Amino acid sequence: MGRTSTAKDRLIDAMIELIWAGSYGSTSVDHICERAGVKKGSFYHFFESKTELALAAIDHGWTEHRKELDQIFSPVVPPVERIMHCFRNFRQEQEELFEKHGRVLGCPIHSLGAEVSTVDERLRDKLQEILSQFIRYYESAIRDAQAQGSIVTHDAMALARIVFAYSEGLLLHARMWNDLGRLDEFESGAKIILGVKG
Amino acid sequence: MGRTSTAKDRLIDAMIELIWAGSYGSTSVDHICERAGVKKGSFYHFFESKTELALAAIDHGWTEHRKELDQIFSPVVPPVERIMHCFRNFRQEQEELFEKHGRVLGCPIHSLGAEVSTVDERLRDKLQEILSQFIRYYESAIRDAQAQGSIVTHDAMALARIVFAYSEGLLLHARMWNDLGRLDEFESGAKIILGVKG
DNA sequence: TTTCAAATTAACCAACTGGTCAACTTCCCA
DNA sequence: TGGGAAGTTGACCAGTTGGTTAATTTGAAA
Repeated sequence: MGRTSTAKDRLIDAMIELIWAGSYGSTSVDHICERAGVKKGSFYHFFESKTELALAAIDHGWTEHRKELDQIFSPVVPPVERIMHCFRNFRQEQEELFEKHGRVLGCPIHSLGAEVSTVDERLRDKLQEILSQFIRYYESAIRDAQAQGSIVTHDAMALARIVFAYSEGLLLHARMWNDLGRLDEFESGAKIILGVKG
Repeated sequence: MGRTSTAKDRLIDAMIELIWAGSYGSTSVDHICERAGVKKGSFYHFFESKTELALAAIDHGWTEHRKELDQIFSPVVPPVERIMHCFRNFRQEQEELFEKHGRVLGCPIHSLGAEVSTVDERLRDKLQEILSQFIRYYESAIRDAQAQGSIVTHDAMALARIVFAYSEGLLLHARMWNDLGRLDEFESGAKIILGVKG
């Protein structure tokens, strides 16, 4: 069976960190290897290319994040509360990243998507897929909220897209201004969009 | 006085096109020079560095765009109509880019900001400044709309930020999905956010 | 204890990166 | 018309890029 190794995981972790903190273009294979404590030969033993590692890293990050989202958007929780909890979670995550990196990093899927979607179609397809899945959390929460009459009755899909675009825009601004405070208006903004009653 | 040249402008135009169509990281000095039909020596005759050209290109692009915005957001036009007109203008601009590049390119300030804001602080500052200026168009239109009672009466600044974040999110999705259709919901989305009456 | 698949390593590669420079050409203006 | 400021050129640089290779070391399992 040969020997075992954690190098693959270390490479994935390093890739996620470096892309998130910087960008895809600013993240070189050498940087990744250095951060992971892995020699370049080993890199190419585990991954065919830089793109391939990025794909694996995105997959891994999303799989982890989905676990949290599945809890936050549990049908047991009141629907509007799900969305608010999600936003509070965003903020908390960004706070942790800020403590670690000294910077607000925003949403990596979004930032990466803006950068590579016209350049690398395999990455673009993967990011598309993740965003499509993400929006479904909002969609079903919104539908549930509408069913119980606690928000406005527009097309649920349309509302979900607005909330989603809004949250991504806000995260980008927080990144650009390196300002956690920008995330404070998350909940009040969502309430305005959704016309939350009471 | 020496001879004159259009090389500087050609470099700026090439930079804007290449960044918009791809990314900052994917745009090399060699590519820019080739596109502009300028030798590298000339490049560094006109600009101290790649960053400096990017700065000049962003400045130039924004100066041009402001001319349009000043017309669209003229106080003569009914305030809600200003915002709708702005969105229709976005869509039309993206259509033209699509015909030229075969791709929806989205907002270059936004895409560039997502990519470089943790990496190049001079670019980040410039992009911040532009976005700050942009949001003021929405803000004053919203205030005017509120004064004439045609939209909901929330804090104008907060509403402007929501509309702004929303529009940027939508433009990014259009870029990622290479789909002009995503921009169709611009106006209806803005009406939902702003609670447009009638 | 042997075996051999799997992991590691360092040296290597060509192409490309942003940037420099000194020589040369152009052509505006006095 | 000629002087000189401004623009052009191509050769050059050291460092970095993503990626390759063959030899070597390791350790899980038979």
